[in-house]
Amino acid sequence: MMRSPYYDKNGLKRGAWSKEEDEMLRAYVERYGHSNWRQLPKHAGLSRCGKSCRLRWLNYLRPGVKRGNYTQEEDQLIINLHQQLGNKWSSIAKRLPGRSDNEIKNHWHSHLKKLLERNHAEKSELKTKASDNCEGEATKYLEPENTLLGFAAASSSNIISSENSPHIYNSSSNFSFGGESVANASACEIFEEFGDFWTKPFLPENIYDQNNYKSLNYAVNEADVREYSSYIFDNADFLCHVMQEFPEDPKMDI
DNA sequence: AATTTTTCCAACCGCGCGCTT
DNA sequence: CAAGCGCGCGGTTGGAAAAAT
Repeated sequence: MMRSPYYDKNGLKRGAWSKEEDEMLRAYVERYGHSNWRQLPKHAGLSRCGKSCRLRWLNYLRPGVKRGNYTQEEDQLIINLHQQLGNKWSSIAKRLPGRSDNEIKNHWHSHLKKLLERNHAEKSELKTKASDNCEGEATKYLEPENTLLGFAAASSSNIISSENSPHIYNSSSNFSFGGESVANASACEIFEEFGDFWTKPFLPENIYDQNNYKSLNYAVNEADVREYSSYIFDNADFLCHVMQEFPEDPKMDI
């Protein structure tokens, strides 16, 4: 899946790199560094332009460079950072060791963008369904101590506190929803937005298996999750990821 | 099985920034 | 201050491989 090699009018080689070229570039950079990309190909014996050498080194030959096989964690980080930074691929790449800006950009356009578009479509569908029976359903799902969503909403609006409700660890008031704090969103709006995942009963014997339940509670109360506070309401997949991240720490005592 | 279409990644291209002269 | 140069960034393309027809 790459361009066939050819020579341009200046006699410089373009297109796919051969193994021999890779080895020549690698050997040269490892020995002499790359203080001047423009001069480098001449000294390394390569018929390439400096730019091409630089790109090949950064994206392919550089030690520790990762190729493909993105983890769920990496995908999530890219999505979060893209929300914050936009198409600042080099800035995003700095937060993902071993990944180049070019590779992240490709991954975004070929996978993540489509994934997000699908999620949005599904969310709109949920919203439509939920709005049909919102009036009757929303309130009962939002008992603070009974649902994950209720817990989050309560944390945000200080309905409960860790002092008077020690069984619920009130760790954050920073949850957000569509850019606004949950405290400012009506129950009905929240219900429409999140669908039934967030409004399932909070108790383990009802819905979740024991391991997931414990992890879920732990995750909800950790600073790491707060960092993702705006995202946590937008994507249930992310929460599942956090559950996997902290499987050994069932700190909650409900 | 043959052909067409889509996917996706390596590589190219042009622009802008910062440094040097 | 202006011009020249090199580098890095982000958008775009080429084309092989995979999937669909």
